[in-house]
Amino acid sequence: MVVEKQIRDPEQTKLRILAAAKVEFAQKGVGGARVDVIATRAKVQKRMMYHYFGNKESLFATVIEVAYANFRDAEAALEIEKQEPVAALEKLVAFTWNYYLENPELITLVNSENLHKAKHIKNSKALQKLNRSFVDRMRALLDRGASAGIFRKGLDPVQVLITLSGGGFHYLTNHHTGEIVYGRKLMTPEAKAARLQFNTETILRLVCTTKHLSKMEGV
Amino acid sequence: MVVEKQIRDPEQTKLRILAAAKVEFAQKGVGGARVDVIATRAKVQKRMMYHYFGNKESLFATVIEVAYANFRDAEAALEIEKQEPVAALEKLVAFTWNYYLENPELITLVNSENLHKAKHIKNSKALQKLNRSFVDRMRALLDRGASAGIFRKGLDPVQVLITLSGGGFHYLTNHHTGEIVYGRKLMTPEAKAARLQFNTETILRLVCTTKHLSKMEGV
DNA sequence: ATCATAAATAACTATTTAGTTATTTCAAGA
DNA sequence: TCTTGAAATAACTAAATAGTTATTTATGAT
Repeated sequence: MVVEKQIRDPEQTKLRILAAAKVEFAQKGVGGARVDVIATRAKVQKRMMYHYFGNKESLFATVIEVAYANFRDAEAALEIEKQEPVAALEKLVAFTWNYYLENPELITLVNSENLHKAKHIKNSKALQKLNRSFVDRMRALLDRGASAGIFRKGLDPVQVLITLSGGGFHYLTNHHTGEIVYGRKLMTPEAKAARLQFNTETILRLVCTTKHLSKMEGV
Repeated sequence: MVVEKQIRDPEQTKLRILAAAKVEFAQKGVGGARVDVIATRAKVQKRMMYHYFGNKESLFATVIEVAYANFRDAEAALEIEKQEPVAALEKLVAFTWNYYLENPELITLVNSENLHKAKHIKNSKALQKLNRSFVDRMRALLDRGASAGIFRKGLDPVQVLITLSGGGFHYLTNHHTGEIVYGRKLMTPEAKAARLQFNTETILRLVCTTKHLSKMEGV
């Protein structure tokens, strides 16, 4: 019998477990996910998962924390503060939408975390810090737009952010039931393009002064 | 040993199973829900669940179908077609929001169903019919508003409905992670009132013509 | 070279869990 | 009153599942 030489690479092993876990948790939820499936997919002994992550719940906690952190990092890299207000807002709406589309696991992971009342990320200082600056960036953008007379004054950045992300998140996370409820395909390229446009329009009409809206014919 | 006299009431038994299942599925998802827990909570022999509903998945299918049907029935009972357009829209936004608040299971059940790619309701003719008229009511409302010169022309009723429901659904379903992300309580009475107002405003600014918006100072 | 430590492998187990088999009991209609 | 089918009870099981125990093996520091 030929015995393969054992190769050791703890970092790679951890990454493979995390990648497999992300997919499994996203597909089945915390309750439905199977530790054995994760190990098999990661091509790793199940024991290694317990070695590096403790247990199934802690593994999930790490998966969701990494997923969130990646998302915020990508958003911060946009540097919307360097663009004029309307362009910055359009860019942020499009980025958020596209990120959800390109990282479909994020949405179902977040849903799972909410089913568990966010207990896995509740004490993460790292995430709290990341998110703080995320809200601050929107506040700064709204202030900048208001000073320029383009945006309405006194808008709550948190409300705007929730509506902005919700326009994409809600559409995507519920697209399976949505297709039945609305009797229409929602994930064709045309449907996706239409949704992005509609959501951009929604946010601009929400944020811009009526005076400025009247000027923008197309919208 | 005292043996209670067996009481038979198939309708009540089914209802008790459904009620317990709704709570358990909503709390834990399909994968996390436990058949034994449902039976215990329903004060019913587990065997009866299999007798009346076949298996765990079919039970979930019945739960989600009933939940959806109740929601649409309540919405249809609003009779928004009897109100003037702006009032009708405001009423619909408020109704949707309050229904989600008062029926918190609905949201998590819908999320679970989407995790399973809507396979449980995919073939339900009853739901398809209910939902058809739901979209038709919004289309009629938008047409009515456009004819009166209050609403913009050519709005897609499906996009409006998704944004309208999403403004509440997204906020509520993700409020646990949201409180961490946005560093703020989201479920206090004040926060809930603020969200309803913001969402109403969002929908009105989206749907009304800029001309009409300029007239409505408060909004 | 060897030693200590962490990485990886292999086999196992105590519970949990969805679903069954077997039996009893009620209640409505003939 | 008797009969019969459905409703309810009780006890069981095979498979699945998270997590463990025990052992071997690679590798970097001395």
